[in-house]
Amino acid sequence: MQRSRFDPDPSRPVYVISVAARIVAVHPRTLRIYEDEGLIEPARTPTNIRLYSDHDVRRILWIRHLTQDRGVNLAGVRILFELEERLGVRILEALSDEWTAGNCDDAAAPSLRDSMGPDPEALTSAPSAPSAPPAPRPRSAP
Amino acid sequence: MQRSRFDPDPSRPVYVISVAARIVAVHPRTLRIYEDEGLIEPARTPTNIRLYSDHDVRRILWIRHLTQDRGVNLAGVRILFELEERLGVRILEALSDEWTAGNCDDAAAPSLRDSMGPDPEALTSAPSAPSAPPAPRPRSAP
DNA sequence: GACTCTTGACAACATCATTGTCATGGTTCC
DNA sequence: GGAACCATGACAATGATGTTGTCAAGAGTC
Repeated sequence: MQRSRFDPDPSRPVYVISVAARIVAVHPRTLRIYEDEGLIEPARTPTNIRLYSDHDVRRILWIRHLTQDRGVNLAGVRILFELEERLGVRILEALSDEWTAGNCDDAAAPSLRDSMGPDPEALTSAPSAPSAPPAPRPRSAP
Repeated sequence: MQRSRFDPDPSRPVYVISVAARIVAVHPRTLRIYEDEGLIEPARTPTNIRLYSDHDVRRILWIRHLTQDRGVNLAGVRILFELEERLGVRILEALSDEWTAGNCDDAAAPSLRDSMGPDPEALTSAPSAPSAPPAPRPRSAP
């Protein structure tokens, strides 16, 4: 899938939380919860403003696909990210194969490690997840 | 981990649902729900009585660990089993490493593919999951 | 024949995911 | 410079999930 045609560096943090929320179609409150759960780790400006990169956006798209389309809860998403990091293989690519089979005509399923900008065309096809997810924070005890 | 010292064949279905439930410390109602969700597929006698094997028991131990200790819901467990089958690698072994680090002194973490009987000693250490999980059934739409 | 098994069904309770809202204070940008 | 947006912590509503409990009716087992 093509990279964003505006900014070729997918790790550069450029989006504030309201923009990132619109791109991935979730509520800003939800993005803060994902961060509290250790699933994402957006950059911060010197004045503590969150800035999301294309990597972050792809990661959030995966979270959204897994939770909304596959019904996985956030603990399950965390383990999938852990496995991707620990095994060093494209485990979620196997899932994206299923995505492409069921959701779009794009035969070449992107890997979680591939870069891909939040281009509108790209956003409606299979998400790819960035590499090196942050270490998940332990979930608060009930 | 040693196999069960009573029955060396871990795929032989021998336990009725009440026995399997006692072995894995979950309710028989819960085992029926796991089956409805496509996570397990115990054998049936000619008179339709469920019979669970050691493979089934190990698989259920994994489900219990993932849901109770890691907080993963059943959709997430299903995806982990799918990945294990599709990638053909011991992905949950990476999780059992974490288990052994936090839960018991057994340094050699068993693989999901290893056989292991429901020996009481074995049951209190890291569970291993059987190979070739059944095809998961689609979850009923909300 | 008492107990356990099967099916389908309904329900209670705790937890989770997402969204909404509030208050207070700081930052950005038009 | 002030409107809009950002940050934090906090509480709450709604729908969904996981586990357990129970019921009814019928079949099988020991």
